Amino acid sequence: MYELEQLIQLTAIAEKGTVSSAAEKLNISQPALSRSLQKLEEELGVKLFDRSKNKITLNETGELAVEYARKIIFEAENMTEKVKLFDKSRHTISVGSCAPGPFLELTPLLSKLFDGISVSMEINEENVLIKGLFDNIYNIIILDKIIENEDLTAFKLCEEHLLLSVPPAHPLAMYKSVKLKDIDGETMLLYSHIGFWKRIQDTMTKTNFIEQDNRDAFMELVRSAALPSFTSNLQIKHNGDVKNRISIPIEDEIVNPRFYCHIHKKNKKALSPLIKKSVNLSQIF
Amino acid sequence: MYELEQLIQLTAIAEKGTVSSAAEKLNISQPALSRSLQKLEEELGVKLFDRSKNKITLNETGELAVEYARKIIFEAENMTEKVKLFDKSRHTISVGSCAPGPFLELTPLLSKLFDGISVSMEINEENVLIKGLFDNIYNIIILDKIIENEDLTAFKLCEEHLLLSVPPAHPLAMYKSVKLKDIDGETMLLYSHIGFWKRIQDTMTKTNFIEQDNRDAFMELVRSAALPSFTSNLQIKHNGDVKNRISIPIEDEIVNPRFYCHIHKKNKKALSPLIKKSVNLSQIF
DNA sequence: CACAATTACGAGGGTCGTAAAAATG
DNA sequence: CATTTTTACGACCCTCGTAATTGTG
Repeated sequence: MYELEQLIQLTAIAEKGTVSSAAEKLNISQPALSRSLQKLEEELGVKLFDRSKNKITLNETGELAVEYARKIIFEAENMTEKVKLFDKSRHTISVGSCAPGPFLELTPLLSKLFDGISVSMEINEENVLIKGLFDNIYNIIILDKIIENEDLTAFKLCEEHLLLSVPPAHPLAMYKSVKLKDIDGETMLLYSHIGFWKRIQDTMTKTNFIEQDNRDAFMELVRSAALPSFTSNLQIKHNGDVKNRISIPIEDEIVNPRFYCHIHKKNKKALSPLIKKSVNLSQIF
Repeated sequence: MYELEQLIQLTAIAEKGTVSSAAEKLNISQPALSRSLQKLEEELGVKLFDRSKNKITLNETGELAVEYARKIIFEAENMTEKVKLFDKSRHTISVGSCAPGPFLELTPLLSKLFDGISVSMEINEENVLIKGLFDNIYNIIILDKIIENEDLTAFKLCEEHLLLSVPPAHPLAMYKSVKLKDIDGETMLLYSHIGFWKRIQDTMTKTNFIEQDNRDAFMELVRSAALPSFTSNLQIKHNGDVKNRISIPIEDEIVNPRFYCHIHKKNKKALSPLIKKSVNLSQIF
């Protein structure tokens, strides 16, 4: 049987027209290519070229062979691509969430529980997440509620408590807790990629939010500006306190959500270590 | 890029289940196959097998790769087949005729005029021949008439004259010529594969034909039996006289046909040597 | 202990590149 | 005379098979 490399050489000749230029393109010597093509003809038992002493051109049979060769090479490249893609999907857990906070909990958990697995994360809207879960685009989705569905399994991952973050000199700094309506009307710093937390802007209509979509830039602003901002128990747990900022609980139920993982029942077995661990953690909290 | 041989090895593993048995099937050693598969994995950058110390089994990615590999191997085999077939068709002239006689004229002519070309011959009915010519199943068809069609070119190939062949002792042996009706009522030897000559049986309804479909057996019968049979000028010209048989012309126009080659106009150029030669021959005859 | 897979290693074949030859416009 | 293809030839790489190793049922 001839080999793929020979088919590639054949198509190179078809493209370049001469053995020499094709050889150059293929980074081999002219004689090497000449011989290789002769061998292909020999293996097929068919003449593919019209040969005069210092010129070769594809004959009709050669033209046909080139067509087939292109197809086969395409199929081979397609195989490589699809196999790699499939392999990657086998080694990554794709997580979708309605908010960034739960990622802080889940990512280290997954890395610890599933060795050699990489995690891909995405924030999206609830309906997109649910559809993505059924379409196998996500292996896990995280919502602030439980979706009842016979094909799904849900379990509690964590709670997040939004905190008001202010400099010590700020008038609100001495409060033990606040309500959203108490702080509405301020000028606040707000990080953009916060998923469903965005709806807080609908509640705090009088507040002037200064948005920043770069995380590092946002943190820099928080450190240097005297303006209030939001943080949460999860942020502090995983990224630590910010110096010279005081965090004050916010009482409203809407900013103290519980997050639930949802998975397909068919993935229950594969993800069982996660479920077990999460249930344990929920009991501790 | 991996090579086709490696894909064949992969499918062999999928079929046989173990490296050893697959290696045996492929007529290579176990270590050679083992290494070759490792190399395939390396080139794909993907694990295809679950390996325990003395066992390897295809994993899901491997299963997928096998699917693709089978497809690619099939495509490659298909390419070989189709290219060979096409090449063969490029080097054979396919001739259809309503009778066998003209082949005796045409075959040596084609062999002489077209170097390296082989000739395939087939006897068939007129309407099948005409359809076959338009469908490119035949490059040349031979009929006992001229078909007028703007896409076709016709030229005379030869004439055939049916002769009565009898032993010298036969009552008809002294005749200079005969008519079909004079000889109707005899018992005659008849070779089966004679194309349109078969219609002679409709004219000679009183004759008892002893048919023989093996050419050698028929000739043996002619030599050894005292029964009359048919021959023709073309038979005698190319195969020589049969000893101890006398050939007598038959006057009826129906058994002295002229044969005309018909070709597609698009093939006129390629077949021009034949046309030229035939026209010359016609003038001689 | 038979059987399976992998590793080690030396031999051999095949393919490569350089050089040379032959031909063409 | 530059360009192109093919042949000749020696070097080297790569793959093969044998043998040894490790592990399993």
